[in-house]
Amino acid sequence: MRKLRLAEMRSQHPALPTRFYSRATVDVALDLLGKHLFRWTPQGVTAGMIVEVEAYLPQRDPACHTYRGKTPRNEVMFGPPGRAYVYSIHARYCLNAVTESRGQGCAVLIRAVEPILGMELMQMRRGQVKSRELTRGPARLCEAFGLGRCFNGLDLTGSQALWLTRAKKCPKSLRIMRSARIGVTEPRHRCLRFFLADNEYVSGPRKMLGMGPVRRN
DNA sequence: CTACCGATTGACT
DNA sequence: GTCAATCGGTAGA
Repeated sequence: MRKLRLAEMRSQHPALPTRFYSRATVDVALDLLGKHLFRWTPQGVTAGMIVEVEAYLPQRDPACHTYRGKTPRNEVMFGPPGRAYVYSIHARYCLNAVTESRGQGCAVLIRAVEPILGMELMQMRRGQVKSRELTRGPARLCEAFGLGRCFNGLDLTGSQALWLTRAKKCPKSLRIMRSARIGVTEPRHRCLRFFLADNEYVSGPRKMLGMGPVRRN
């Protein structure tokens, strides 16, 4: 029964393929907005639409975890694209998708999603919080989706537990904004945070350095 | 082994 | 808006 539901879920919402992730990190970041994150457990399914991301670039990006070379912590980022890079910070976890090609050391941080399915299960995992706070922030969404360090290195294109998909209905002309990345202390502010305008699940302050609309070709 | 620190959050003014 | 709790990763003795 459960297996059938999972198979049905995966055929209706097929995982994004490796070629989606094997592109320039900023392009992947922009295209991840509006995509859906699915999480299956025996307890049920949780899903959300990605509304906020940040790009961490392969070269000359002092804020990127790979900037000072390979370590046990960041080695997944040097592996094949389409894998989950889960790291811990301040006693919490954050989820990234590895991008570009093997050996580059770059990823997109998924900072916030808008809940679609399984809000009750998210509430159980998060405890008593306002529904708006369920998935607003990288560590909050990981808790709501039941993600921890054991998901580091998971293949997002082939996992039964966690995957990304295109939206069933293509959200017409998303209004995308950009700003400096949150919590990143770097001398030069590159605007590598991207988010959907006017979405209440986007984290961070309302105004940020360099904030403005993104023009897409 | 110890010391420092952060891609955060939640509580508080 | 401000601030401190929190703990794994990392560097260094």
